Amino acid sequence: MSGGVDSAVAAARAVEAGHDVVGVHLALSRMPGTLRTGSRGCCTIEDSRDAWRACDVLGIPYYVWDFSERFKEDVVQDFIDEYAAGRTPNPCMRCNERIKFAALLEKAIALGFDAVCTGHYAKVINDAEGNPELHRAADWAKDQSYVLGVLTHEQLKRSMFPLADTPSKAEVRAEAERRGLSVANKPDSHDICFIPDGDTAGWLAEKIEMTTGDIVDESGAKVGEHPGANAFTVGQRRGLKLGTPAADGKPRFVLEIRPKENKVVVGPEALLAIDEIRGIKVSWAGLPIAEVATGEEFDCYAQVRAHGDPVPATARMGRLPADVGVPAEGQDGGPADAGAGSGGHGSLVVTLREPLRGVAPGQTVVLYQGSRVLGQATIDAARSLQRAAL
RNA sequence: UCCGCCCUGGUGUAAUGGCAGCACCCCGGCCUUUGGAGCCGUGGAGUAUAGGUUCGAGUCCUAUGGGCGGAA
Repeated sequence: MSGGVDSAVAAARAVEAGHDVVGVHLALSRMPGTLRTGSRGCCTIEDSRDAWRACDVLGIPYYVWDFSERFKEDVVQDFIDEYAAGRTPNPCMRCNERIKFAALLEKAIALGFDAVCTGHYAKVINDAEGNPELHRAADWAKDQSYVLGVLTHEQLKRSMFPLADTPSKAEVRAEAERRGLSVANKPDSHDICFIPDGDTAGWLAEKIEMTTGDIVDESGAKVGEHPGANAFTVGQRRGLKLGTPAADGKPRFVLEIRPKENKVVVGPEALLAIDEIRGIKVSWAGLPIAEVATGEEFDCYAQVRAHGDPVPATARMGRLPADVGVPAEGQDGGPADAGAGSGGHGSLVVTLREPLRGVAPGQTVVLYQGSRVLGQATIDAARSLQRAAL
């Protein structure tokens, strides 16, 4: 229990459904002062107290489990390493993958519990054979299935999301109020929990050695300087501090980070449009659909950020690591062709029927069919036909 | 060292002698369990310098400084 409304109501519903429920709060830092405080945090002392109070109201035991070491290694350090490599990680997904539905779940199972129940807005549906499928929550506006896309079949079998069918967050707050939970009106948490003031670039600057370098345009001409390429991300507009406007007077966006050259490439919005994504570290949320094993292409929707814009796409598994990317068409030499190697878990090629923007390596592409989450992959490369045509 | 053109926020540009506007940029807010994006703002910042004409000067005049262009 994070100390927020959602997990408190989820716990309440689990209790009401007749389950034997124990409230667990995760301690993710040994130094709570380094985490966010007040309304912005999700794992502060106050949050811990709020969770405790909720358990008290519900009449269930309350524990604090300390996963600060694993969190530090598996989430925080990974976050730093990814940025250091010029990619843009998604720490919330790493946390779900390695802490909430891994470390926490393992310990729970070892202690004799059957499942982890959270306040995520997502839904598990069991098919005829009892195999779990992950789906979007009823309220698509609050849906969090994206950040749960990393969950595997085994993890989903032991996951419960009681908020699945709730029509809105307002409903959850009202229910919390009715149940006498003091967190009913607590603000939503957001931003990265382990960066106290929300200044990601500033935080990174203390962990990664930053070297000033050039900001160049799509033709390679220098248009500015940056204090360290690692703090930027693809699709970013603000903070470039380019004194001179582009010839067309329109804003410029980060197109690409080149960590080896310590360069940040910027260009007009149009060049941000991505038509093909290559993913690595693929996983399936439940049993994979048939086309995965056969390597056939399948229709789906692709989503590359927690909220908004799933776009129609086709995807297929790369049969061999060498075989991915580079579909037969003429245009070559785009950014997608740089750096070949893929991880050990297969690779995925997603061809977008509508372009997506702000697609950064290190982020996650989640595939859907209707409301169902098929699976996900870490974005290794993104290809823009417009850029390739230059 | 004669003549002509030019100089407006950090940047690029508007303004019949009449409230210095727009865009980029920066800042703040909203949104959001990642990075970003987007939206909102009565937010920030400007007439190269010194004089003059005029009720009133970015605009006209003079000088100075700076930048271009004219095979002495």
